[in-house]
Amino acid sequence: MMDCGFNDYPEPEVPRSCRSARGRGPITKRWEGNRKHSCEILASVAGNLLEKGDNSLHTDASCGKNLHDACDSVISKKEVDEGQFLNEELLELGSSLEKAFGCNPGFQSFCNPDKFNSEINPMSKDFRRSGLLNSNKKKAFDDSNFVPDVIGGKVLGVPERKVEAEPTELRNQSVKDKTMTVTCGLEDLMKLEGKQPELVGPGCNVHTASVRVVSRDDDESSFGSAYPSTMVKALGPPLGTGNKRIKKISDSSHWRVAPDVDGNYSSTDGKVKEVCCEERIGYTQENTQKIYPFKKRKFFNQDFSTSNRGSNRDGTFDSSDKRINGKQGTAAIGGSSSMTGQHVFPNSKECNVKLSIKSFKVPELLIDIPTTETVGSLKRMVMDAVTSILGEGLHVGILVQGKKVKDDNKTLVQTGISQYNKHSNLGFILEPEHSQTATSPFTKNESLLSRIKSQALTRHSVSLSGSVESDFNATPALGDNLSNNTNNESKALIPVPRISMEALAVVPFHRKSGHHEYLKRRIRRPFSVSEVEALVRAVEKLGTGRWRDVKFHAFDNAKHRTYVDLKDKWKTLVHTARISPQQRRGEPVPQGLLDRVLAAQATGHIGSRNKRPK
DNA sequence: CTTAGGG
DNA sequence: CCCTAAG
Repeated sequence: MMDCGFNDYPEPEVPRSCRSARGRGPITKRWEGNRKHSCEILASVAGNLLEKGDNSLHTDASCGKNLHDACDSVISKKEVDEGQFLNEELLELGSSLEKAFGCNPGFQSFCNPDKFNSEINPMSKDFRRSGLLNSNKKKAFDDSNFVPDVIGGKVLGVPERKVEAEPTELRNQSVKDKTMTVTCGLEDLMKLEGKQPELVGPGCNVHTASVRVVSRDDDESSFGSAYPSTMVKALGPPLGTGNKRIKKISDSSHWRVAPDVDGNYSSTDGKVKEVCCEERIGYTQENTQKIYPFKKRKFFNQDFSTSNRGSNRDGTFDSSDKRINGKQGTAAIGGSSSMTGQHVFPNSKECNVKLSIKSFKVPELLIDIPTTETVGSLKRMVMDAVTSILGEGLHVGILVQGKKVKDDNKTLVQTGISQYNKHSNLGFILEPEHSQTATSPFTKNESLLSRIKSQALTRHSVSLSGSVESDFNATPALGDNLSNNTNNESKALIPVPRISMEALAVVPFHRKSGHHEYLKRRIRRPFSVSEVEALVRAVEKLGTGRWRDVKFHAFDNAKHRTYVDLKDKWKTLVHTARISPQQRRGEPVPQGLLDRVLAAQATGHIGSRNKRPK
C-alpha cells in the first residue's frame, strides 16, 4: 500500500455500468462506475489540463458536480482501500488544480463541457451516445487525445510533481526520518505532576505554526466535535474544498458518553488525532498551503490507527497497543520507530515527531437525575455536561517530564520532545481557560450546576458513578489527586468545576474485539410486523416515492428508521410479497400485509399524483 | 436533502 | 443497510 500510486494501479476496468448486471443486460440509465473509475477520469482530465496549462476553462457545475461530490464524500470514507487511495490522489489533484486554475471548490471548474461530456463524462448523454461507454474503456481512452495517458493505469498527463512526487516524498520521509509516537495517559500526567489533573487531550500543536493536524472522522465513537472544531479554529479555515471536508468531519462526530467494555464512562474507541510536525513538505515548488487531512491519514494511520488489530504489517501499532493496554494507565507514551532505524540528531531539521493521541475519557461525571426522568433526558444531560466541559474554551498545555512547558517558542528538541527522549513522558492537556481561578465555566451554566454534582449525590437520586468510580480505581493517581485537592476551593461549594479541571484524560482506547474501528455499520434492526403494518398503511395513503413523508407520518419518532430505511424496507417487502412463502425468511409477515404491499405497489405513485396532478 | 436503485 | 448518482 505504501507504494500505491497512480503508476501502480492496473489498467482501469470497464465500469460496472458498461457490463451487464447480473445478466440482466447493460445498465444505461445510470452511471454506476466506481470511484476508481471516477478518479482515473478525473486524473486524466486534470493531467491534460495541467499539462496544457489550460486555465481558460469553462465553469460548469453540472459536469463537475458528481465528481466533486464523489471527491468530497471520500473524505468521510473510512475504508483504506484501493478506492480510497485513488480518491486521495484525486483530491490531491484537486489541490493542484485549485492552485493551477484558482478554481474552487472541488472540481466544478476545470472541465471543458464539450470534451468532458462527449468524451470523458460517462454520465453524460453525449458520452453514452458516443458509444464509448459501451466499448472497451481502454480503447476509448486510446482513441481520445484528450485522455491519452491513463492507459495502463498510469496517468502521465498529470505532472509528476503534482501527483506522485509529493506522496512519495512524504512516504520516504516518514521512513527515513526519525519518528516518534506519543500517546498520552492521564495517569502519566498525574504521576508526573503529582497534582490535580487537567483536561488532557489533543491539540498539542495548536501553538506551533508548522504542524498539521490530522483528524480522522470516526463517527459516533468520536470523542466529539469539539475537538475537530477546535483544531480547525486553531489552524484557520482550510482552503477551498477543505472547508467542507473539515466541516463534514466535525459534523459527523459527536459525543458519546457511554460505558465502554470496562464499564467506564468514557468516550473512547475511536478518536485518533495524529499530529505531525513536518518542516519540509516536499509538495511542489509552489507554496503549498494545504495538505488534505486524508492525506495524512493515508500515510500515517498505518502506524497507529488502523484498527485491524494485529494486522498491521509493521507491527508498530501492535507493540504500542500492548504497551498501552498492558500498563493500564501508566505511561502510554513511547517512541515508535519500527518504521525507522536511524538516529536523529537533535539539531537536525529532519526531525519529525509523530504524535498519536487516542481517545479520551471523562473521569468523573456524576449525574443526579430523578428516576422518573426518561432515558432521553439522561442522555441529554450527559451530553450537556460533556459538551460544556469542552465548550467553554480550552487551551493546550504540554507536559514534558511532568513539567509544564510554558515557552511556546521553544523547539521540540529544546523542550525534549525528540527521539532521544522517547522514553521520557510527554503529555498534552486541555485546560479550561481560567483554570487558575476558582470560578469555572460551569458557574455560568445554571442548568448544569443544578443537575450535575461532583461528589455527594443527593439522596433519591440515581447515581451513575459506580462504573466511573471503579474506573477511578484503575487510575489511582486520579483519586490521589482528588484528595490532594481537598483544599482547593473548587471543591468547596461548586464541585462541578472540578470536572472541567480533571476531566478528559487521554486514555488508550480499548478497541472492541472484532469491531472495526471505523466504517461502523448500523446495527441491524429488523422491522417488526407492526412496523410493517405502519409502513404499509403509510404507503397506501401516500403512495410510493414519498419516503420522507412516510417517515414523517408513520415513523416520525422512530429515529433509527430513516426514510431510506423505509424505502429499502418497502423494496424488500415488495420482493417478499412476490416470492413464495417458502423462500421468505425472518419474522413472517402476514400474507394480508403482503397483499396490501403488492396492491399499493401496483397503485404506485397514486399518492403523488393526487398531490401533484399532471 | 431526497429519491431511486444497485450492492 | 450501504452507497451514491441525480435532481
